[in-house]
Amino acid sequence: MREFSRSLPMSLLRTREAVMRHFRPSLRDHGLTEQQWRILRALASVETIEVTELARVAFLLGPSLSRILRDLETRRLIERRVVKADQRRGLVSISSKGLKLIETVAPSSEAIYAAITRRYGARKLAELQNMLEALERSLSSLPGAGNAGAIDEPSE
Amino acid sequence: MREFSRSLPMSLLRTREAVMRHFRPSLRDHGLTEQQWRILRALASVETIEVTELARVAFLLGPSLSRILRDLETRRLIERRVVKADQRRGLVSISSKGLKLIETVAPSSEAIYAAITRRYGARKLAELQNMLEALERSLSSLPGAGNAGAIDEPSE
DNA sequence: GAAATATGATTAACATGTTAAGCGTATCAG
DNA sequence: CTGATACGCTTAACATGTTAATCATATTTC
Repeated sequence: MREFSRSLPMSLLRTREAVMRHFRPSLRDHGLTEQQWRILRALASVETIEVTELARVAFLLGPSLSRILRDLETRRLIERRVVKADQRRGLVSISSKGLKLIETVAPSSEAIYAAITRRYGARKLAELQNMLEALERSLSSLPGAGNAGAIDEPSE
Repeated sequence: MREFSRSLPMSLLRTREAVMRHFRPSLRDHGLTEQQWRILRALASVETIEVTELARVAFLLGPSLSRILRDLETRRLIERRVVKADQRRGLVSISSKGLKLIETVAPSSEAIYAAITRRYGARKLAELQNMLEALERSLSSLPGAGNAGAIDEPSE
């Protein structure tokens, strides 16, 4: 079998971890996890956004997002209301306190990103991202969710 | 600030998830999580291995590994003993039951990997992995965080 | 060789990932 | 209008990620 340390999932995991290792300390100093930061950044780029759409943009599953929004709301970093026309839907927006936090964290975050880009090369970085995007697209058109050999799902 | 859905960490996360989406169902059918599978595969390639080294190879943090080993041992998929010369160290090895499980899962896993490779292109996939590895190396020499062991950390 | 320190592994505590179930609201069928 | 169904979000339950603390064993220092 394939030398597993060279498998694609492991390569992607290790590389992502190598990148995040540089960002986490700064976020941590400001009391934010990686996911909380993703949410705040996503919110900063829109007026308001529905919960489901936010989950898609910040690439979080519903349950994780629910928990994190609860926490961010408690900390007054975000604000929520329901859609009047459809009471099931929730609208989320960033608070001014949240915006201030972003402005505080952004400089060091940008500096880290710039350092990484310089070190690896802007050209190569762009090329790498293109290849990642292409791979993502390739996979989205693969059948099933990996049920190789499976014919039909036994009811459970 | 950077359109955050195009940030490098997000790209790596999305791509990895796109890949894993295809593997998880098959693993799940065999009662394994992704991390448990990583451990079993790592164990299958050696006679025995120390816990710390296993953590490095399977790319898991100590606490996660401890919990998973406890579970895998309960399920008789692995075996453990301590190093006589240094009672602090633990040695882990895969059991025959664990080997059988691997042989059961491997075919569908290999099939999925082959499908991904065909779809994206073997050449491009190798190139992508080279670029990921290069990025990883670039980052390991960046100051600030991550080069644990490079210099030495002031005592805290 | 006893006290201090370091090391390997586990446990603790909290946040997130993951799947399933639950709850309220909306829509649809009759 | 009402029962059935679908939808949006949350909660539940369990596994893992992450950092700090703990425990036992080794090593060092005096």
